[in-house]
Amino acid sequence: MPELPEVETVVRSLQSRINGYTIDRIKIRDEKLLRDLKPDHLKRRAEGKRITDIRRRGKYILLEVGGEKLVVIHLRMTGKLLVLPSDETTEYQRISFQFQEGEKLVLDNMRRFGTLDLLESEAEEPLASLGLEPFREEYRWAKFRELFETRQPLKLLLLDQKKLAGLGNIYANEVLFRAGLNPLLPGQETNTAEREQLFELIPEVLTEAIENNGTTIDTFKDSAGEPGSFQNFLRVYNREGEPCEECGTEIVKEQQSGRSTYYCPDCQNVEGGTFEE
DNA sequence: AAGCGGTCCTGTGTGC
DNA sequence: TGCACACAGGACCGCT
Repeated sequence: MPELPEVETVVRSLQSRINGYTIDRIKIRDEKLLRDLKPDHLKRRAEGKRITDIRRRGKYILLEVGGEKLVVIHLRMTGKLLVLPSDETTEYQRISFQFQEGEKLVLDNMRRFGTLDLLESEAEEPLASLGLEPFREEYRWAKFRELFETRQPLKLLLLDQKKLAGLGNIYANEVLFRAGLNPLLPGQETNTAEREQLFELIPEVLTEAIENNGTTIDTFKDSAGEPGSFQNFLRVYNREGEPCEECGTEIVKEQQSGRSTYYCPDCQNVEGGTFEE
């Protein structure tokens, strides 16, 4: 479910709703999401503390607690963070934070892939090894162009969080369509112009998606339970067999490393870097 | 050493 | 209708 735009949407909705709230009690229904973290440890370090900031790094949500500790949440495929009245709950509530102010934050996750960690800083794993962050100062052409020095196919390269933080399957497909590049093309076979195209397009597509509050294919909701609308602007993802909006050719779906890749065989040919009329 | 495939979960949609 | 199987926004782990 959530890629950078969806996570950003959740973070923004949390900022306006729970920033400054004080955590009264943490309830853990499913310890699996905590992995090695002991429930008591989490409670001891976070209960009674204020949420002093809410940020995003890649697809991770960072709750700053008491001005220092970070509760780091990853939603994986089906996770949601919902702000609900204290007396409400959801079918897949795994962990909840009850606030003194009278609402609660629910980590809801149907498939139990999500995670919650407690860190001292962003310098710790798993945040430490994340790659370039598209809207940060560090996102520079000099670094970006180097990411392509690999035999990895373009789409897998874009999905690699150690290279670039935030893209998932939907946006990797969409960015490659807009760039007119074949998802199967090895990174090292792209030229400078093509890399430049991607450098520009990635923040552009992500910005559009954020402006639309993300993409809701099935389950994605922000913290108020509102879906996004960028699914209405997808050009290839989830559109197998439909005509390409540029040329009318049927969109193709193909497995790449076990994940679905969608592309227009005509607009995204191996040599082609740009659309032709 | 990079890069691929399997695995973790649970629900939904499809085809027989 | 019922059952089996494929597939789903992600990322870690282990093998080659």
